[in-house]
Amino acid sequence: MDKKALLTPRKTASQQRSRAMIEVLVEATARVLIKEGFDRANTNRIADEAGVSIGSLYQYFPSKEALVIAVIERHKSEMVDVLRGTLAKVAALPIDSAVRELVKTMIDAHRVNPDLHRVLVEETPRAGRIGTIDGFDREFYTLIRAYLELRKAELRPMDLDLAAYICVSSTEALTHGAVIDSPERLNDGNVQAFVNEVATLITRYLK
Amino acid sequence: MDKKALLTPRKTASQQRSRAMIEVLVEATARVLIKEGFDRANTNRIADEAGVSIGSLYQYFPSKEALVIAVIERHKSEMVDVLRGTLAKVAALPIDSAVRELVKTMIDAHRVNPDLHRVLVEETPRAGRIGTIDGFDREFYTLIRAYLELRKAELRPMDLDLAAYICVSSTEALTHGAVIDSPERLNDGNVQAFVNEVATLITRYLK
Amino acid sequence: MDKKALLTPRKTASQQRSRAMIEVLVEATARVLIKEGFDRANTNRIADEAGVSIGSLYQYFPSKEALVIAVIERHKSEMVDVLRGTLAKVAALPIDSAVRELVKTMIDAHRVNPDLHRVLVEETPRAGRIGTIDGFDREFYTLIRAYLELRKAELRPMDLDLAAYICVSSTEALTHGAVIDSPERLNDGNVQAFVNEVATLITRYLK
Amino acid sequence: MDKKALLTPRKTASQQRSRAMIEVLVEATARVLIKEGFDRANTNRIADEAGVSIGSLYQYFPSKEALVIAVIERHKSEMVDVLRGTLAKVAALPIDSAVRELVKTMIDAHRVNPDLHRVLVEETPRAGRIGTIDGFDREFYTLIRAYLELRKAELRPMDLDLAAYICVSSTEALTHGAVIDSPERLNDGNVQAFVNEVATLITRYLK
DNA sequence: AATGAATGAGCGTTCATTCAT
DNA sequence: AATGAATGAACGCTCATTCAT
Repeated sequence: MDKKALLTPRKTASQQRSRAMIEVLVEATARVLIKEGFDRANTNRIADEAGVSIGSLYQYFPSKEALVIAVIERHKSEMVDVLRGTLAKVAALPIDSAVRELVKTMIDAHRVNPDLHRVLVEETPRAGRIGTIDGFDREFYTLIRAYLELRKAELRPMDLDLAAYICVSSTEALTHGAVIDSPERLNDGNVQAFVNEVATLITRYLK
Repeated sequence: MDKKALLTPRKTASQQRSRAMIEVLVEATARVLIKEGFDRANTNRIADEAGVSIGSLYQYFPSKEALVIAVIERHKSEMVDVLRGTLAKVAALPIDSAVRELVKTMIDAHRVNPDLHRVLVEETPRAGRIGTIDGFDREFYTLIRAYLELRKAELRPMDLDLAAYICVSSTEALTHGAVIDSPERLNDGNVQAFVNEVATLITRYLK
Repeated sequence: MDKKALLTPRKTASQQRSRAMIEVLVEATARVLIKEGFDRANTNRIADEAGVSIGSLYQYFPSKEALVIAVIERHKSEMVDVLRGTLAKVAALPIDSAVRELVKTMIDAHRVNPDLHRVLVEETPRAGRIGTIDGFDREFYTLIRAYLELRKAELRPMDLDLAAYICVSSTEALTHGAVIDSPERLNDGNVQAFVNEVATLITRYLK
Repeated sequence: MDKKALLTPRKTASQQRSRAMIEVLVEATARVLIKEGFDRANTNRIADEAGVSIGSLYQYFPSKEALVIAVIERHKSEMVDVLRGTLAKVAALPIDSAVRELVKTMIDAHRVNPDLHRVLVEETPRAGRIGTIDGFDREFYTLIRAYLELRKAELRPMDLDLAAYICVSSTEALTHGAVIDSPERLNDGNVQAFVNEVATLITRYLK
């Protein structure tokens, strides 16, 4: 049997009903992951939480892993949505202000669902990849790469691919760490100092 | 019963024999993690790999989790050892060269056992913390914080705590990503370019 | 988690299927207890004997203990049923004949399933309580207490609670001992002598 | 291998040392049984409690069962000792007072070590037999049988074997129940009432 | 399509017992 | 004789998955 077949939803969400069911199941999985943690999240528990029979669950998702992957994907795209929104607004700004806005947005992205984010990154095997160039950073990277191209004139001469990688990876690491591991860094007055430093890091590097 | 009791080796490694057994078990656990992945690594398999009875395993480690934690600790301290070695040599250097050396060393640290590192970070619940200010970065952070204090005169005025955090987090994210996720970035000629960029990022930020 | 949850059947026997399954499992547990003894009776063996998967067993009973308790309860109620039947008939009789009938019935009650009774009393931890005022005697006690009240006029003046306790405890001990430990006392002609003596013991005490 | 060999102490207690060791182990087993219950009492725990290595334990007792049997035997003989003491004193008394004394003594016997007695009877497989004609009652029975013979003249004509059985079984059941299961029956003023009733039961039966 | 009862491989762990030292 | 490290059979139990209804 095809390994990939075990990791993707079984039906094209062509029908209204299917889509709703998938949504319900992914949502339930996320809730169970948050409430119980990865170890205690089992498919029967998830079917219960979704108010759906275990049989139906397996009609839409071929394995537990597929369910978790769907949660990861959904969470990633929610985070990316936040970023995309800002990038549209920011494209016209000069680097200094653009970077500041993007750093703030990265924080917001991690705040979309920090409880879920923590469970995924800390407890979920293979979902650690979330904050990785293979993970949601891939899309962020593409967006930033395009922005740098656009603003090339303001930058020192550099390998834009590498530069984008460095900006994305370090910003994601720093904002992730602040939101998830050291929330005290983002208390009230601290936010600005933190954002300043990260923005300084990136801006000085680029110019 | 003490929860912590389930996470630490059962016997003090006071005797020659005990220490050897612990070493054998931790080593076997690491090998199984690499060969089989976290999900397929179970205590019976580990005991087999160690050439030891399952009963002996439980005489030294009170749970599977304790075994994995021991592997994590050992791996972390091997990485920290690499860093510490370099830092001693580098303390006397000016920032530019010091940073370059440290970036190179961070790469080396991730190359100590990259297969194990990948399993621990990607598959092992709660070990995601490994590349985190709570994980092995803690020690790296302390070392760097001290270095910055030492070289304060060469730096722009800044909050050294925050600066150390930013240097450590971003350097670890970038070198980790390069070694584990994008090894092509470190092929032959690429290494220097990569090191240059990361060193530039950090150096410009500090000065 | 509720400790009690581990000792009671998991599903209400509301459905036909469930009730059948529970019956099959309790029956199998009793058979295994008799054939193998308590120590060798384990859940996998019981599931085998029941012709049911171990998973199904745990769908209906949350633990081995719960299974054994169910056997005990069923056995107790079978014994009590025997007693209750006789008591209804005997209520109208004067003490002498009533006591004789009850002693005979107590013997019958112990003969309902003496092999199981022996295992439960001799080998099963905490089931020793079976022949105890806390165990099935409780119901017998209630029945007898009511009978004594009814027949108060024929008795010497006495504390009926205490008297009922003494009648029940001693009759149960004597009939249990005879059936389970000294069956030769109940061979053919011996039965009558034995019943006579026990009836004499109780009757003289009461009048 | 001889099954019986697994149930008796390995060495004739010919040497001072051996006897002391056996004593220490039996004592430790009793303490562990009381403190932890039968299920949680394991041989390593017992060796610990005895301050002796597990190897030494197995030098003196061939199995866990042997250890528990030794505890049972010791406990039984302590209870019998109490009875024997009284019987000597009571042999000369007329039935009424003798029975009263013996009932009181039976209570005392159950109070020798009620915690241990409870664990043995309620939790220990096969030790439930303690309060049985095969258990410590056997010796009590012999003593009483002899007493009845001695006092035959005062009794109604009866089968002394059967009578002794009935006296012993019912007295043991009643006193056991009172001490172990319903201690409130023996609170202060209640003791006398209880003793009176049991003595009445037996005396009326015999005369 | 939907249900949920049933399955059973497989896991973590315990503990009576052995045996090299 | 004494030690205690080592053994491994065996057990209770979970949970992803299937399939008859």
